[in-house]
Amino acid sequence: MSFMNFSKTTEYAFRILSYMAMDERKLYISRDIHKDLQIPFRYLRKQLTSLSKSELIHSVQGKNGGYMISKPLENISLLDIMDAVGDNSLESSCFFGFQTCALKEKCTMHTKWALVLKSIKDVLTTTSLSELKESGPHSFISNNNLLFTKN
Amino acid sequence: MSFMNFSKTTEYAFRILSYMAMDERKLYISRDIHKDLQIPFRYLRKQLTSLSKSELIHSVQGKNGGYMISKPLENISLLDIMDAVGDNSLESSCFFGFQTCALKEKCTMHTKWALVLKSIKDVLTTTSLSELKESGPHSFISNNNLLFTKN
DNA sequence: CATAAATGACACCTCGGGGTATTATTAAGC
DNA sequence: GCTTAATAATACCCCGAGGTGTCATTTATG
Ligand code: SF4
Ligand code: SF4
Repeated sequence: MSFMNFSKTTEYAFRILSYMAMDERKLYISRDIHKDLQIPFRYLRKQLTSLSKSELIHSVQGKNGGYMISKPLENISLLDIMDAVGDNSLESSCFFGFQTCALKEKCTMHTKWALVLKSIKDVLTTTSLSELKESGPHSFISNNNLLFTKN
Repeated sequence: MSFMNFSKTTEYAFRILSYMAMDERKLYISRDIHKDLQIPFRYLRKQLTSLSKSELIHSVQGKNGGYMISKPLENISLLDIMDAVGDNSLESSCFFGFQTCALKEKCTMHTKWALVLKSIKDVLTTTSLSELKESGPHSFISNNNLLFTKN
């Protein structure tokens, strides 16, 4: 009985990217990301290979391999991250969940909700990884991961 | 790959209540609501009996029975409707989906996202059924239900 | 070239939101 | 009081997001 939050996958992507933004030229390995971000290991692996097919990060295979951010941090917005995982849930849609609506004059919620979505989208487009870099959750996680629920 | 929208159950509740707001003293029967709102019949029935255990609507059993709104329209906000279906997804929570966070100084998204949630919540608390009454989706649906996707 | 340390591919499982089927109960009205 | 038209209760089913298990592939390094 809930859901007006992001999907786990999207949340995880936010964590991963903001974590890797700590050092944009470092090659991160999945094991470390897992330890610090509390994402189930194999699911994280799956998501990392999936993400490395996007423009945001790329992978290096073989020994000493890992993942690295591909673009300047200021060019990666939170919305870009949502795009990368195929989350398009911010596309404006009917507040009531109708697929089809032929109301000539739109109902009250139509404009109200469009505005809400736009404001959310604005926040997510204007927030880039460079902005998160200093204040991101990593700063806490990396040296205090014991405090998180161990799943 | 999505989900920043409401759950089906919440959307349905929005539809149902804004529909019943058309005439606040009319006793609506599930069959008619189903016809007009394109909600799967048996699921609608389940949700109606569930809703009638809330403060928002009550049911009348037996022949000629049905459902009616219980409170003045201006006293029912969209957030009240979410409450009625147990959707508390607007409770402010960690943007990154962490259950525990001991950051002394909160990260950038913490405040940003709290503001977003607050603005959403504001819209939903200040919008009451009385405001939706005239412009609600019903005004279209009730006489144009052919235009909706069948099923 | 053998080994180890990393990612990639692929098949499978789980669980809860959403949806269905059936039977019981209530009450109007002839 | 029998029938009929409504809701109530209960149990079950389905599917996809999220999560797991196993094996294959790539590459550094001695
Ligand atoms: S006008 Fe109202 S019912 Fe129609 S699509 Fe917009 S929000 Fe939905
Ligand atoms: S400070 Fe950041 S990481 Fe911590 S709870 Fe708030 S949003 Fe989440």
